[in-house]
Amino acid sequence: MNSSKRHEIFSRLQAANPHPSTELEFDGAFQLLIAVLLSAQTTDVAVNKVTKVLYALAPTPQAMLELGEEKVRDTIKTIGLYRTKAAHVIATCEALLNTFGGEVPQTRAELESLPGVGRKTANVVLNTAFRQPAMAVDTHIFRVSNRTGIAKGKNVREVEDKLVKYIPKEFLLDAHHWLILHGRYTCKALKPQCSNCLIEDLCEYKAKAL
DNA sequence: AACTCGGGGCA
DNA sequence: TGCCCAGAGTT
Repeated sequence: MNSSKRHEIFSRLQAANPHPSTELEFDGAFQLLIAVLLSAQTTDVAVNKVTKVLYALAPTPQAMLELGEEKVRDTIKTIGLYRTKAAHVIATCEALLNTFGGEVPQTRAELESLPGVGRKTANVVLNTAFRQPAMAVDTHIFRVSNRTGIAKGKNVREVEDKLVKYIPKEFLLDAHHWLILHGRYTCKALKPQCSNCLIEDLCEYKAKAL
């Protein structure tokens, strides 16, 4: 995969979806942080159901602590891993207040210091809330990157580094959303929709599969 | 590197 | 019924 091919791929994805965004529902960096924290191994539809209620009950870190872990747990109990996530939400809000003045920090190291926030979550917040050039590689992006040849790697870290390095700068901020949506709806794990794919002719997977 | 958390959605 | 889902922390 050469650079002109990558440019063409992202040009097409951009033309089809000029203003991509996460499917998680949020308003502001704090809500996004909570939403992504809750989304581990859980579909965004399920997350949106509980965050809608949770944000109304607790729109700020202070309000979240006043609400308390029991109520948070009860509010999010319809999603997976809810006990761990409720504890992480409370612990993260405590850290936001005690260490970061109630604001969501804007560096990866600081974000990763928050309980329940790993590299992937930190990168999503950096990219989506703060528009910094970070790539958060999940299973969708890992699969799409390797199949198409946009960035091949044995682990997510390797793919992440190559994506940041190889994706043309003008596309990098939105590339996260294009790739993840492409992986979910077209380049699916089990039944890839190659016949409906915008970049079929540029993809190494298609070339190899047929 | 393997293990655990975990209810909902879908085949 | 079985398998997967926008992962992270612990051992």
